[in-house]
Amino acid sequence: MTTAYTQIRQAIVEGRYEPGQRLIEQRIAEEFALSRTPVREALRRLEAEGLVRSEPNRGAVVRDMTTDDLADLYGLRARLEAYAAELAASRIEPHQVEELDAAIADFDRALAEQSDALEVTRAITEANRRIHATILAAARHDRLGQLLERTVDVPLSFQAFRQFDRGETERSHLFHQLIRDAIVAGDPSRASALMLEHVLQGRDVLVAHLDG
Amino acid sequence: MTTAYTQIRQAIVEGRYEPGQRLIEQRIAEEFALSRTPVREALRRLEAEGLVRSEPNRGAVVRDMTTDDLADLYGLRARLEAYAAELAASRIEPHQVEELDAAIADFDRALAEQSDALEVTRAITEANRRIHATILAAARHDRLGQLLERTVDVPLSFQAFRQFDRGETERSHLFHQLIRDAIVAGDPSRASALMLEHVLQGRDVLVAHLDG
DNA sequence: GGTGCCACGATTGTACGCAATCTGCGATCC
DNA sequence: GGATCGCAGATTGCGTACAATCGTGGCACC
Repeated sequence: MTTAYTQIRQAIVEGRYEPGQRLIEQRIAEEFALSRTPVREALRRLEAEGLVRSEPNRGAVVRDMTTDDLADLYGLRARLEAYAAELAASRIEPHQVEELDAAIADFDRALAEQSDALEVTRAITEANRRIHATILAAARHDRLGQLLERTVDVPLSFQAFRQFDRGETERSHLFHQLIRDAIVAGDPSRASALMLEHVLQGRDVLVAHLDG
Repeated sequence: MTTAYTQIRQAIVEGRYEPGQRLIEQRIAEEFALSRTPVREALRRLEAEGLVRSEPNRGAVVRDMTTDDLADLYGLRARLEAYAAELAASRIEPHQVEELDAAIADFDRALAEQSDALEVTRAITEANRRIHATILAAARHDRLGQLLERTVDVPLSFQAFRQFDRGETERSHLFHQLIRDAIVAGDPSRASALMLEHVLQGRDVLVAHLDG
């Protein structure tokens, strides 16, 4: 099942299955050389995650999203990450502070590269992921982690084209540092507010790209 | 599938399946006179919702929760509902205001009954549900609605014993009115803050009950 | 020419069987 | 006596067959 789930999910996120497209169990099963059973389970799981919409006796289709939906989704993510930062401020442990600092340092190093080679972009993306993941881990809230994991990369298919703008990346770096300081200082409300703003800025940039 | 899902879920929420208990597909299938297939799908769905935890080749068990987990879950719910109230403040439509007022009036009527008969308690619970559901609908955010639906009644099995305390119920009524006013006045930040406080008070009451 | 109905194809829903995997217990060896 | 290996039972993972359901197209009738 896990293989069917992974592959279907990837196909949706990467845009190989287009929004609105019907996902017929038999066809997908043949495509991945599996039987319908694991495909069905994968589709159910994807439905629960919101990547797919399905009606009884009518099957599943790739859920499509308007720009507004996407903005709302980012709003949701912003609240969830803000809550994570809030919790982290009172729960983070020393080794997680170290990990957070290391990830922020990586981000800084990549930013200093003064190049927009694919490799640099990937390094920035990876450092960014580590920063957010560390804060999430420090929040020590399983269900929140689960929800965020599923919410964060839903808009990935729309982000694929997104270019990293230098000013925007520098601003992100600043916010990461401010959030880190608030968390380490044990100030939940500032950590929360800063994280909210940080994610909402990401939303605005994405929306501007899509509209423009 | 939908029948298996509903029945298993109910059994867990009502506490008939105890936390930590293994959910063996074959046994459940026999219990509900179904085959394993729909049971499997239901278990996967429940896993996605967080009611059940399952490991590869080892099957599913009813997820157990400590008081701390429960408190965290309520914290999460509080943030989600606060976000819903925030959105509702700028999106609510006239007929939804009417519905909200009607639900609040029902709550008031039930509260005035000066009795703690089961019927009254049920009326209060139902009015409360309608109030929150209306605000959620007014937020017009599908995914948020989906998440909340799944988050709200997870602690139900722990709430089963909970008695409605009069002072606490009156306080809830007051908050409902304040939240309603903030939403109708189009003030998102107050609506959000009030809802957050409202749900967190519910959490504190529940936690006090469980610890005491 | 339009509208309603029926039958057929396509697809999902469910059942069941077999293979793969894990768990616990007992026998064997050191 | 304790530890380890192996086997048997239990359980999950997956494949396949059949039943139920839905949408569509054609045909008859108005």
